[in-house]
Amino acid sequence: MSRRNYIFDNIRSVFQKYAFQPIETPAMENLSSLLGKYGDEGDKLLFRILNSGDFAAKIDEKAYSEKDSSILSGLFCEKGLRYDLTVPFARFVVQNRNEISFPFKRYQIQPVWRADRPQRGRYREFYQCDVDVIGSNSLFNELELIQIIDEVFELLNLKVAIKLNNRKVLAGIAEIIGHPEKIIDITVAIDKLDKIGQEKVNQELAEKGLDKGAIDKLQPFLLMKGSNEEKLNLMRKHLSNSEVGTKGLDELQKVFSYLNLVEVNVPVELDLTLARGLNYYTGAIFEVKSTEVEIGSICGGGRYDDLTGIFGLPDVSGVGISFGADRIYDVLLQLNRFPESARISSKIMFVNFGEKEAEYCIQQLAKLREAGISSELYPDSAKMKKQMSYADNKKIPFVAIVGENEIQQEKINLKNMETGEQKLLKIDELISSLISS
RNA sequence: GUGGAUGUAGCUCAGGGGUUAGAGCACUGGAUUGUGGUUCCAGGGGUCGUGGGUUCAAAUCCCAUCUUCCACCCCA
Repeated sequence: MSRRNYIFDNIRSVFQKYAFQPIETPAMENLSSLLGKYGDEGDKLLFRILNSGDFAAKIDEKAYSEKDSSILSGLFCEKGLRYDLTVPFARFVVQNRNEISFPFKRYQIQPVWRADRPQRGRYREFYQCDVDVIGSNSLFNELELIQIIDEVFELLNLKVAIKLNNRKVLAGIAEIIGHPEKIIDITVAIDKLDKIGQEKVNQELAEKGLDKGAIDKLQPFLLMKGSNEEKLNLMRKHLSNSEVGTKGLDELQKVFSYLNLVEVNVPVELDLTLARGLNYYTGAIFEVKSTEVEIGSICGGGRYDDLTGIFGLPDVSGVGISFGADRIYDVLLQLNRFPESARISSKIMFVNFGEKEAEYCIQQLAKLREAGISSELYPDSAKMKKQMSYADNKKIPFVAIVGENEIQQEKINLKNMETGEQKLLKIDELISSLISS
């Protein structure tokens, strides 16, 4: 838990530095708010909550006899657990539109749930740390998100790479090859390029009903190599007949030109095969991967032009990213990058010799805590050996041994657990020595 | 949703129809009545995931069920 807080604290500190406001929303949402936002797969992965009361009585025999799960679950369940933080946030924004002044910058650190089969790097419940700006079209927001990613992973001491793409460019590609309606199938397939290879991607596209001509036209996009600038220039030519594609390229170019104004250490790569599964993205899309551990993406996001529209507030554009705290945890653990300080432990422990001695220690303890020193008294008068082992296991660097003799002299026997060295000190000497050590 | 594993001591795992189920680590006590990490000695702890079946006999074989894990799909 203290390790998880280490992640949250670092992320939160960056969010606050960039002036985002914290909010929280309930774990439950109406299913109608959730369904259809995450694609067909996403709908299947929603946890549904059984209605209270005698829900079965209201179902007619016909619905039962047809045994259609999707219809029945709609009758049994009206609520579900949130699948991400972005959609509930959009709902929140619409409901509180009168209290919010736009553009609204918020962050949110809460768990989300997916009814998936858990496996490595994939959990049924996991924490997301979202930052979003809603009510602003400026690509300056995209830049800030990249800066946030850069700072967070620098604080966490992790090497990552940011991949950037734009849904409009993908739409442009779909348009140019003559299948704008197949954009989702196309993006899902090409997203797998570096995983399954060119051939299998083409095979999958053919299965989705793309003709050979269209697949051939797609190949130059899949194979495109070079620097970000080279790719952009090449794309300009390929997409010159697509209005939306050209718009996407303009946006990408703008973000890259903003990036030149500031110092960002994380590499930002234009990746035309980056698609991301969520349906609601319309502009920039981001994905962050660890370059040290193979675990899928540890942060991702993008721009959504009309997420609030479905809740009754049209024409409000937002952009945001989400850090996957649990995957970041796995990466830190695997690389052994959690600092010692992420384990909260006291600096000094008082040995408990019995009621009388403990009473004296309680008073000294109060003085240490007053001075801001994290300290504790072993609560029971257990055997010395047990108390020392406890301090040792918890890696407490100092132990105070205060028995009858010490109390008489009004001193404290301070033992350095690393060197084994002991010295008798007065309480203020003890405090100053602990502060300076 | 599809396919494959797994479940034995607090933890990591061995065993594989036949007396009393094992190891390492952890824990407790002692060598050391106020001194941890190393060492040595001793000890406690298990309805062998749950329910059923086969058998003279089941932790072991069979069936079902649940858990956890892995791959696919998809994703943070």
